[in-house]
Amino acid sequence: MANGAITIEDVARLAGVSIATVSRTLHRPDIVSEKTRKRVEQAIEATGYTTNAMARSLRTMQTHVIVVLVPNIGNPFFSEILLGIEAVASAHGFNILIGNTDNKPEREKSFAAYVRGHQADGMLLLNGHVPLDNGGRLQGRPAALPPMVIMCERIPGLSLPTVRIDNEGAAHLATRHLIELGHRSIAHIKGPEENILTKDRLAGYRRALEEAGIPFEARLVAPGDFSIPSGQRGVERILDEGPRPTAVFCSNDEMAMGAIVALKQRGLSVPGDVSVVGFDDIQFAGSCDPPLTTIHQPRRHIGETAMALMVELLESGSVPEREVVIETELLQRGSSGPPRGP
Amino acid sequence: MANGAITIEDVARLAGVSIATVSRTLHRPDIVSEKTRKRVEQAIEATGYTTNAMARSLRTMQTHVIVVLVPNIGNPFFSEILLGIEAVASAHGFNILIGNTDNKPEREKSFAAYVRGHQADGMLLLNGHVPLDNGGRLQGRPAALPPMVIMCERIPGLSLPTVRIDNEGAAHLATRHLIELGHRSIAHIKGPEENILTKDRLAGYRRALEEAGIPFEARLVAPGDFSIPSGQRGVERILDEGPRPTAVFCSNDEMAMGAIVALKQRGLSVPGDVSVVGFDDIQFAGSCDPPLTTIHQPRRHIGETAMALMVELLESGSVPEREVVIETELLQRGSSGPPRGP
DNA sequence: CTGTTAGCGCCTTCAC
DNA sequence: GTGAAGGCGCTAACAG
Repeated sequence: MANGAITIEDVARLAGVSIATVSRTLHRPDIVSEKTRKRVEQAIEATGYTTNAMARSLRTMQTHVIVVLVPNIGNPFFSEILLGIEAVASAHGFNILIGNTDNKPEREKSFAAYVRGHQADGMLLLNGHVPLDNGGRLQGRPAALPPMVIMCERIPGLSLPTVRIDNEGAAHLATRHLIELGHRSIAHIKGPEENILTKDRLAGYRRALEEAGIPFEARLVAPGDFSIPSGQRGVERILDEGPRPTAVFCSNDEMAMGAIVALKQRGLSVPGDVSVVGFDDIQFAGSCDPPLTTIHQPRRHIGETAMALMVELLESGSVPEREVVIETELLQRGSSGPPRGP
Repeated sequence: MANGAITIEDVARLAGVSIATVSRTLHRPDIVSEKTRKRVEQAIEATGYTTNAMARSLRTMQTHVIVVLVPNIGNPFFSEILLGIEAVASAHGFNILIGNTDNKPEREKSFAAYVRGHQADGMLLLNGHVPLDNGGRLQGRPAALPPMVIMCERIPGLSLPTVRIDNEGAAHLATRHLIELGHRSIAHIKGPEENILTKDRLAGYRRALEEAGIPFEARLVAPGDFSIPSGQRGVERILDEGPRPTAVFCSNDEMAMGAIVALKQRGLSVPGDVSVVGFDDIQFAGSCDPPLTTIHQPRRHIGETAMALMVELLESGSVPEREVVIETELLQRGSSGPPRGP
C-alpha cells in the first residue's frame, strides 16, 4: 500500500488531543467543545485523514455494505432496479456490492459467504431464490438467516420480506388488452420452464382467455428463455404448426423483439397481420420498429422500495409489511392493434 | 447481527489447539501436521466457521476488493466489460465493487474514498477521468495515487496503465467502409463535446474523408450525447439544413438506432436511401431493423485485460506495459449498402 | 467535556 | 510443529 497510513493517532497528535476526541469529533461533533472541534477538524483537513473502514467495521460489526444478487448485470432489465437501490442506499450511508451470479450456485454461495464473513450486512435477492446449500442451510449455519429482501419473484415457502409486482395480474391485463382489440387467437411465448415468473404470467394469460370464453390451445404456447433468439424460434414454431394467430403475448420484451424480427422475416406486418405485446418495458422497447406495447414495470421504484425495507430491517430488526406489491401498467404503443378485418 | 459470532477461537477450542494453528491450517496447511490439520478441519466444518474478512483485512491491510468506476450501469455497453473484469477478478480471489457514478463528481469522490478508507485495494476507471479534487489531488493526498487502471478512454497527461481501443482507427475504418460502398456525402453524429472518444472518432471520420479526397462539411456533423433521442435529433437537423447525405456514421450504436428511427419517420429507407453505421456493437445492434453495421468492441476482453493489469499491479507493484490497445473490427450488417444509383 | 483503556478477530513473529 | 502475545485502527464504556 503506497497509501500512507494516516491514522486517527496522527490526527490526535497534530491536534494535541486524544484519539477518543478525534473519534467523537467525527461521530458526535455536538458533544465536543467548539474549540477542540475546530482544532481537530483542522488537523483532519491538514493530514487528509479518512477513517479506516476496516477497523471501524471490526469494531462496530457492521460494514454498511449490502450485497445485491443479480443473475446477470448484462440484462438491461436489472440496471434501473440497481439505480433505485443505489439511490436509497447512498441516502442512508450504505454501499451496494453487485453480485453477478450468472445463475451459478457457486457464485451465489460465494456472495452469501460475504454476509457470513462480515463483509456485508445483508442481501437483496434479484436472482429468484435463496442461496442455500445442500442441507437447506444458508452456507453452513442453520437458523440464523442474515437480513435478506426478496425482489421480483415470489419464493414460495419462505417468509422473507418481499418486493414484487403482480405478474399474474399484469399478464392478465396484457392479454385482455389484445382481447379487447378484438383478437381471438392469441399465442403466448413463455419464459424458462421452472421460473416462477413464467408460471405467473402464463396463469394470467390463461385466466384472461378463460374469462373471455376463448378456449386455451396448447399449440399456441411456445417455450422460450427470455432471450431474443428464443422469441424468434417461438414465433416460427407457432407459425409452422398451424393456422396463424393474430396476436402474440410474450413473457418479456426481448422475446417480443425476437418475435417481431421473425414475423417480419416471414413477410408479416406488425401489428397489421400480427399484434405483439411484451412485458417489462426495457429501454429499447420504445425505440424498436414498431414501438412495443408492453407492461411497464417501475423498476426504479422497485429498487428503492426493496432497499428501504433493507434499511429498516437492519435498523429496527424487522419490517412491518412482509410483502409489498408494486403497481404496473400497460403501455400501449405501436405493436398492437385490432386484427385485420375479414 | 443475528449471525452468531463463530470466531477462530471457537474453532481452536473445539479442536483443542491454539488459534495460531487454526490460522495456519487455513493459510499454509503444508506446515501443519497431518493429524492436527484433520482435527482443525473437522472443527471448522462442525462450527461452520468463516474467516471474518474485516479482521483479516485490518491485519493484512488489503481487502481484495477492487472498485470499478462506471458512469452508468444502465448503459448496456458496460455490462459485458464488467463480466470480463469479474471473471479475472474471481479467478484471482478478488471481488469487484461496482461504483455507479452517474457522472457526478461527488459520487466519484465517494468511491475514491473507498480506496483511501481501505475498503478497496484499487480502482478501475471506466468513467473517462481520474477522480481528483480541486487541488489536483486524489481526495486529499498529493503524490500517493492508489493502484488504478484506466479503461476505454485515453486520459492525456497521466501515465497510468491503460487499456483502450484505437478509436480514431476504428472510426476511420467505419467511414472508409461507407466510402468504399460508393458514398461521397457522409454525415456524422458526434458524442458529447468534451469527450475524448468524441474527438478521436471525429478525427478518424475526417481522416477517412480526407484520404478519399472528399471535402469536410461542417453542416454534415451534428452534435449528440450518445443517447437514442440525440441520434434522432441529429439526423433531423442534418436533413433540415441541406441536401440529404447518403450515409451517416454515428459515434455510438444508440445514436445510430435513433438515427434509423428518424430516417424511417421521414419515409426514408435504410440502407436504400441512407446507410447508417454505428459504433460499439451493443447487444441490440444485431436485432434492430435493419441490423446495424457497426464497430465491434471486444468488451469482455477489454475487461479481462484491465483486471489482469490490476492484479499484476497489486502483486508486483508495477506493470510491464503502460498501454494495451485492443483490436476492433467492422461488423457489416444490414444497415449499410451502396448508395442508390442515379 | 476529555483522556484512558479494553477489546473487535485475526495474522505473525518469536520462543519453545 | 505448536503456543503465546503483540498489535492492525478504531469505538465505546468508564473515569476523571
